[in-house]
Amino acid sequence: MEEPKGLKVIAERLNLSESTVSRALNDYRDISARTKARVRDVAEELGYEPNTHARRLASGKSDTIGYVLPKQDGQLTETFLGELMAGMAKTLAGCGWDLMVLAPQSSEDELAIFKKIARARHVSGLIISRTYIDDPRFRILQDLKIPFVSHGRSNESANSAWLDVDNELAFVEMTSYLASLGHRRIAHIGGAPVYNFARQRADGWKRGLKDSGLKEVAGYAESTELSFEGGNAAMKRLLALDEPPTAVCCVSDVVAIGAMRAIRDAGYLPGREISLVGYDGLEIGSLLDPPLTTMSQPLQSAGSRLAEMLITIVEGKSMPADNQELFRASLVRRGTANPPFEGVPEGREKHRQSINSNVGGFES
Amino acid sequence: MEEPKGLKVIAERLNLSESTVSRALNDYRDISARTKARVRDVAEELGYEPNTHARRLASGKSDTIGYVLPKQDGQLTETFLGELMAGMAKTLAGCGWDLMVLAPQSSEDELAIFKKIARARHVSGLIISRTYIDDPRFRILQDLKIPFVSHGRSNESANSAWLDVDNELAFVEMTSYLASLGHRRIAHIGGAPVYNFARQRADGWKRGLKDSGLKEVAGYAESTELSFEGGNAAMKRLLALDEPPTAVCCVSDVVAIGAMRAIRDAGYLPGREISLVGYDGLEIGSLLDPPLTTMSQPLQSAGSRLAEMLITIVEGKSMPADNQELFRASLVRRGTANPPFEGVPEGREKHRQSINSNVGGFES
DNA sequence: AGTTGAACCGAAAGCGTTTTCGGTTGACAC
DNA sequence: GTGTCAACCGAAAACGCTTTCGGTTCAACT
Repeated sequence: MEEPKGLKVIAERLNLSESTVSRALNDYRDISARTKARVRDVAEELGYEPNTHARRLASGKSDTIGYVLPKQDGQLTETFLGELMAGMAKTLAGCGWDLMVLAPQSSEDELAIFKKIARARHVSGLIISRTYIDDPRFRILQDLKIPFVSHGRSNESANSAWLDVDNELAFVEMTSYLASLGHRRIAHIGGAPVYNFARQRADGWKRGLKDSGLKEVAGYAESTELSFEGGNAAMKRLLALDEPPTAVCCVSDVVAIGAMRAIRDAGYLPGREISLVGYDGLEIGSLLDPPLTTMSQPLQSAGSRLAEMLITIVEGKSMPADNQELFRASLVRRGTANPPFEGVPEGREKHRQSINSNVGGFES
Repeated sequence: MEEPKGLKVIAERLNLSESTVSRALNDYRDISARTKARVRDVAEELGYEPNTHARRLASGKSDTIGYVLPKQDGQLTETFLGELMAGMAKTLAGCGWDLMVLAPQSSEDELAIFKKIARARHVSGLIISRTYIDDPRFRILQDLKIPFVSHGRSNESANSAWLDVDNELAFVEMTSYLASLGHRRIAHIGGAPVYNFARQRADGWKRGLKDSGLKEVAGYAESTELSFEGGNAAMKRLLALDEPPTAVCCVSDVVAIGAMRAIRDAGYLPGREISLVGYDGLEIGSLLDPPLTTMSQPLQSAGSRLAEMLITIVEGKSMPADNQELFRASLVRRGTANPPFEGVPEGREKHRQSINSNVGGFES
């Protein structure tokens, strides 16, 4: 019962050499079509599956790319991880590649992992995410000659491969949309200025103001951490201004939800006295009352594309710098962005019907 | 400059054979301590990193385990994925193992992946999740002799390895807690009865009732899909009963949030006229008004433990059936579970102060 | 008839480890 | 001085595939 597995059996069975069988299966062109067919049939019949390790050792390729999980500052409860990784794994599997997960615990740990990969080469490329404005990883990976593509740009990403959402454009659109509704006092609650996307979004807001002929009011550029509390606190500061904004562009849905709270606490209704738009397209947003207007970004397709790009780079079919792609976020109109409110503030009183509500309209 | 990397160089440099170097690095005991030290020093100095593929080919081990992503019914927006995988990757990395992600697109696809692994053996064990009451994968993996551990039990998991949360106990506690607050009419909104955890939770609710000397009222056992809309619809049905419950145990936070909406729509305040408890410990729950009382489960540690278990099984150090572990969920008291309301229903009117509120108390 | 050149296939050398199996020492006892 | 037993280490055979380099065959041109 100790059948010797491998190319050998199928070679013996066809009176061919192992090398011929190997080339037949790999579709070399110096093997006749007939032979290829015969080999494939027998391989199929025997349920042959090549030994990954042997193949990789011999070929010198690893057919594996690694995804570097964001370093854990606090809970790693990103909702996008699943979608993104599913997208990657799917297209990688389509090409016979594997997806490996790297979970660095710290920056030093991350560096150690990179160095190890640089030497062992058991992972032929990396996908990194959550990029900083000044992100040392770009330099490091280039120095180590590890092919990579980043999900998000950076100051250092000029000649490296990346896929990003056009955050700036998204916020231009967001701001212009609010302006088109009639708002003239539009503020922004941004994220920590180390993240590149935070800067892009702030820039977009500024450009959007300009495009609409509005000017940035002093105190309207808030910045906070990406949390409910952060959004809440920032909104409170905005409300304390002499002339509070009538609309707010929020760096994320979570921040926007925090801001909604502050708005309510001040006696206003989000989407009436003060409009606001979030970013991320979180499903939960559709369940609030009023449901949160937001910008949603593609994730599955981003993961998929990231994988594709990296493969072509690893295989030397394209240069990193030729793989730079900008996706677009799209506005999801729900209930928190409306024309400026002209009436007497109703304060605390409940405003029942959801304006512009969608399916999940939900009040908690 | 074409230095031949590998064991060879370090062997030559020490006038040793490659085999000795290999055994020295792997801490064989027939190598003198002095030699080991010398080898290690040189290896360190040269920045030697063994070739993974060669090692795996020669040793016949793969040092890799795979995590099977839940099949995508709809959006893969599980918040737990990140934490769970981080937990796995972390402990795996500690042992020098790799974590590979598998993303089956369908059941057939999943089966194909399993079969491939069974033959190629490039992944030596699997972690599966989202188990069904009758889950064919248990049988399949056993037949294919692929070591695995499941995150969640099943009818088929009697002699396989698993790690689960004691869902039943969690719901017993949840129910008893509500009963201890004085509730006597406690309903349950459960999940689709194909999922094992849904059954366990329903069972826990029933047992909790019994333990508290309560009986199950007709119509109090609702079942729905795991979504806001599902919870909303189920709660509406409960409210339409002649004697609606005064408290509800919800299979998940998402469902609970949907139920809260229905409660409000009916003119009541969640946590006052009708108490309810969710499950999952989602952060978002703490931001609602009133903040959602819930049960939270450990995730990082679960991922970590799953990995540990699988490693010992793969290495033959323990039998699958000896690796069955039950984690406990813990009650997170926030604002939606309170003693039964005795006053006149206030209907639509706002009830300002968050009862039993926590930091994140939040009204959206 | 001789030359050329596709078209096919086999032999064999890796790829960089691990691991088995002996072989050589030197110490220690008889 | 012979035998014995540890303690160390080297030779060499895997591991299962890829890939280079020739070699053969046979049709098609000179």
